[in-house]
Amino acid sequence: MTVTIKDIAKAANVSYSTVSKALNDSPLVKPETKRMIVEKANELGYTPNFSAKHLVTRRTNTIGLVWPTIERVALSALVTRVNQHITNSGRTMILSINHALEAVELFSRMRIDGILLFEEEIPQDKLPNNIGIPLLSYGVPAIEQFPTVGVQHELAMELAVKEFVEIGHQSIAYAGVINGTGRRQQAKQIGYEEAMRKRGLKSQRIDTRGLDACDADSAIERLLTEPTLPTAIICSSYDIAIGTLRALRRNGIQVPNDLSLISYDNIPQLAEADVPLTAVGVPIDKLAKELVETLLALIEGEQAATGRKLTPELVRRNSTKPRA
Amino acid sequence: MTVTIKDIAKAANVSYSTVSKALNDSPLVKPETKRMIVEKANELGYTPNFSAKHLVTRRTNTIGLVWPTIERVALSALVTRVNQHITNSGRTMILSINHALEAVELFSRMRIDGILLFEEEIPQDKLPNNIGIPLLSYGVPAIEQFPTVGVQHELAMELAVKEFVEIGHQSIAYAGVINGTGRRQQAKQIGYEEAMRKRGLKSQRIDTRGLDACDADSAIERLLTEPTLPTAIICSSYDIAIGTLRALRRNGIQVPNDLSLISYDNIPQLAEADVPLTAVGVPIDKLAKELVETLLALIEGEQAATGRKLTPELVRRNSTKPRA
DNA sequence: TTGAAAGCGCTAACAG
DNA sequence: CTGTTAGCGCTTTCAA
Repeated sequence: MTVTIKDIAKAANVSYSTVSKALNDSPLVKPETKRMIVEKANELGYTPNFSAKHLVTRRTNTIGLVWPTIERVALSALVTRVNQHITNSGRTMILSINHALEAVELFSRMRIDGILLFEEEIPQDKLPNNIGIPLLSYGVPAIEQFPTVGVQHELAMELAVKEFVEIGHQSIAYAGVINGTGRRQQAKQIGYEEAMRKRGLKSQRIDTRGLDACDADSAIERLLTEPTLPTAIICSSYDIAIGTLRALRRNGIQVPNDLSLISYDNIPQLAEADVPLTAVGVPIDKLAKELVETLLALIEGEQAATGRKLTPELVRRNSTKPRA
Repeated sequence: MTVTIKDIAKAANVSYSTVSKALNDSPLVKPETKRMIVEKANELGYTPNFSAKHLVTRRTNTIGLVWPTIERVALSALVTRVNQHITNSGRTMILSINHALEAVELFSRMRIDGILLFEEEIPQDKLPNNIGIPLLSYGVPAIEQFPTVGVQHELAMELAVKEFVEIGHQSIAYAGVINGTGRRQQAKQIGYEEAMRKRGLKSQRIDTRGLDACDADSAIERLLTEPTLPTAIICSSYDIAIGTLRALRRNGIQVPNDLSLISYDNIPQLAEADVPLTAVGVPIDKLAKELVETLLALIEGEQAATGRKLTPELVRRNSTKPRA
């Protein structure tokens, strides 16, 4: 049997409501009594029962993160930051890597304070429409069912294309999942194509068919069988950039001398790639902060701040070079 | 206000205890009534309250995974598998990426059914000794405080050294964290050194000082300033191997022609590296299965099966070559 | 087959 | 300051 406040009450010769107050550091208990009770509690190895407490207070101080795809570097970095921000706010984050539907259902049953949804594949209208607790989605909403913190992906691509054009490139390809179902991916592709179109440039798609570094690697291998190569490539994510870099190097193509690269994402790891990568994206910490703050506001009942789109920034490193 | 079984009871004109039975598909309720109640529940958008249910049944069907370091590929793969096995057993996994102490404390307060601890840095005696729920640790126990599923790391290193020696190598280095605090890392290093010693070979340590691919990358760069190189390297993990491979390639050293590599870990990703990597380790699915099964047994109250150490296997791919 | 009632561990009025 | 008591939402005897 685990020890409850009643056990402590018995051991301390007080009523269990006094124990409750003492353990919650209520000013309604004499410091002396309080000290004595806390001591007894420690002696007995008391651990408060989360469920019982939750049931009566209706507060869990817990936020759930739905994150079905753990094996992606850029998202790992973001999740780590989000966890820090949540911890700093005095709350706790728990995480589910199950399918989004099941994860949301779980958190919803748990009645935790809020849900952060990192998932872009499923249409949001497949989610229960009334989950009872605030849910904030990250990415690109399919429909406006839930509040979303997004990124101006189109602008990110515009920045990348602009940068390349300004240093003389014309033949600029985009490496990523082409015409896929992921909405973040779609937005990037569209942004790229629009940026090219409005400059009268021909878009060139390199379909990686997947989001892992090795998917990009294979895609570049296929590209290299073509007669001509682009002079610049925009990679749709950190992992894609890493795979691209790897394949190019293996084939003796030097970045940035032979070919320039800009990656999407804005995480410190980009600086530590083989060739420090010029990149475009919302700084990860800004993103994490915005996500947490918005969700907390939602939890506090504020309706505001939804549908925001954060502004990406260009960070110049060493993977681009003017076209001679 | 969220809807409770009382609301359903009112809407269905039955007592709320009948609703409870109906929703739990009890045979004590007339099928007709049951159907009617379930229908009302759906109409009202009822979601069972996990805490309330838990409080009375004392079962959560939930297992918590403590996993403070999400940014490591081999562990991600393992976690994904563990989640699958837990799901298959009809339970749910939740995850915390907080510091192990806080995470264990959280899960302990939640009174979930069991804890899986993926953390090797902190001494286990820093953990509360009486957490009230079964905890299974993965790795190398510092002390025998908790049951552990481990790996025969020493044997893994023995296998790797043996393989190299059999194909003619003598100058075999080990790349990993040297004399670090992580117990899994320590065990590998010791295994390597023992395997070398007993063959009268001189051990050569390449200290990566960290566990990321880029740590390995830098370490290899440092190594390359030395006058002579080993002919073979054993890498202590997937990430280390990837970084090693990258640095070698960048410096024009071909694997396996100029230098042979064996990696620790046994995950499918190894086959997809630039050079498919020969590796040694417990197959990840076996590991995941063992972890989940052992924890479930512990939850069922069986004391058995603890302190097990799984046997690693050698998987030959293309990163080794006989020494001429 | 259904309902009434007790109680899981805890907090929060309210009374003393 | 401390104790009494009424629930939080649910399951589970026990009666009807």
